[in-house]
Amino acid sequence: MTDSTVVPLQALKVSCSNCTLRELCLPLGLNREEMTRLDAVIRQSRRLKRGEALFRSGEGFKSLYAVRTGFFKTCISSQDGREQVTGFHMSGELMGLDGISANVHGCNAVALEDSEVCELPFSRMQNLALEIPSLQHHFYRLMSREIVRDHNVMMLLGNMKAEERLAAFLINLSQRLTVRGFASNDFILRMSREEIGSFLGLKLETVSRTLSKFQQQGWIAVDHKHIQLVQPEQLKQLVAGCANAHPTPNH
Amino acid sequence: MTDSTVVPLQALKVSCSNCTLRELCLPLGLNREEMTRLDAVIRQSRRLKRGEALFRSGEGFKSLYAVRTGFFKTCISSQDGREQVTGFHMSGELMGLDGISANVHGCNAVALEDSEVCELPFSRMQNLALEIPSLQHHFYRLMSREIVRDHNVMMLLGNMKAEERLAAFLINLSQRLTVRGFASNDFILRMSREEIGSFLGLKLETVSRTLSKFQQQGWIAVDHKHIQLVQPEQLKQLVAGCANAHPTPNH
DNA sequence: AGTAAGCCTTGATGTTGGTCAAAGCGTTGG
DNA sequence: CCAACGCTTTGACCAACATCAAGGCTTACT
Repeated sequence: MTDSTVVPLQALKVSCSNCTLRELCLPLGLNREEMTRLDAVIRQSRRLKRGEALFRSGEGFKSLYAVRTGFFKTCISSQDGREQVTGFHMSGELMGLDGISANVHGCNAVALEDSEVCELPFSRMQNLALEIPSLQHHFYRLMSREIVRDHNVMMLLGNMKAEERLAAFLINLSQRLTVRGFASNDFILRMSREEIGSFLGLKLETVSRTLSKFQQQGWIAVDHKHIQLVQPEQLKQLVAGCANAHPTPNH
Repeated sequence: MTDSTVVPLQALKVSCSNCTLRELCLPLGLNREEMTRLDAVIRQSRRLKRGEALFRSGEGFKSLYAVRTGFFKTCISSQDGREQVTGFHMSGELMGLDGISANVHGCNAVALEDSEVCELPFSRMQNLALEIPSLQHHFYRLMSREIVRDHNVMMLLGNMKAEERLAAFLINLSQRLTVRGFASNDFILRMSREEIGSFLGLKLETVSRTLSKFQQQGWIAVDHKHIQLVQPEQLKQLVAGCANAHPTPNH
């Protein structure tokens, strides 16, 4: 609409210290000086269009990325072209942790809507972490949380039935939206049925059919990508049995 | 056989600096002083009997553990008792990384044969990591490697057929044995068919049937837990198509 | 605004792997 | 050394999900 040069400078100069996502992505209890040093390292606001890749598997690893606004999927693909979505990522979530091990990105990260990310140059973050113990600890915690999440996905893929998987998926989305202050029972899916299926180890037809089934039972209302959870308790009940017996609190 | 008090002291005093697993579990290029400090923090040799748990989901998290000798499984269980094996672990491999995020262990770690582990008290390791940059980096790399491994398991569970899963499993075991200097085509499975199945998202009968099928084709020889890979190339070929298109080198 | 492409839904049919059952073999512990 | 238990194998049958196919709807591009 307007040329970017006329956007007030203030709007561009978003720093970690005043970012609304602070408690989602940064360690708590940094003092002013530490915050300033962090601000100096993190590059704000790289923008991506829907469909654009933030990084691709095999590319050199330089930085982690935090979602600022928008929505991403990460996925890996096999030699013969099968794709596995390894995660969906919304504001405050970090992507690229799998690139550290070999200094090469291990997955593709693709924006599912127009999005904005913060770039965290990893080697500079590492140096900072040596001097700010809570930052070091914070990164260990973040990586550990990703491992916990992955193990729960294994449980989902290894043990759960189609209905359980989809219910778990919807409840999970709903909870993450709640944390971010969005409506938890009324949302737009940013991904296609095929991408949901890839993540859940199902075919797109099964995803579609299962959504229809939930709708018939009056548990949800489906209008294409617009989903309403009418009876979320029913979904939760469906997931209750197969959920981790020792769920890890998120913080 | 003999009482432990008569074992020569030398045999008990194994330190990281002279451990044969050094290049599997420690960062390279530590100087003598750094090594000494590491030795001071890592507690050697806790022994476990077959079937014994090293830690359990929900217990307070204090330490990471490195397998010294033996073999472990890690698993999580759901409220209604379904179990998902999240990994098998052999010498030089680290367990417990999922406990960092919430200060509580996120899985059970169980010895599948008589085993020995080194204990790495995490908070002391963290402090050490602040002073030894390569140690800090090493831990980031280890955790990242676990994430990469988990993503590959997702691909396995989400996209691969029973035969592909089992072939991938056998090839993976074989490769890890090779690295450790063991025979790569002739080994004893330490886990049951059911545990293999749990890891691969299959039922034990399917595991058994698929092993039989491989044997009929002359690719492997199965004698209960004793497995020989007669034509490992065939197994590799089966896995080739569904393997990660951008495999991450292990180091 | 019109049109093509992509996405979603639904139905009919097929296949893989799960379930149930029984028997053999090994191992362990008394 | 024997008995009991657990693990494995194999067969018969079944269910869940995949595959194939067609039609409708939405979106995006010109």
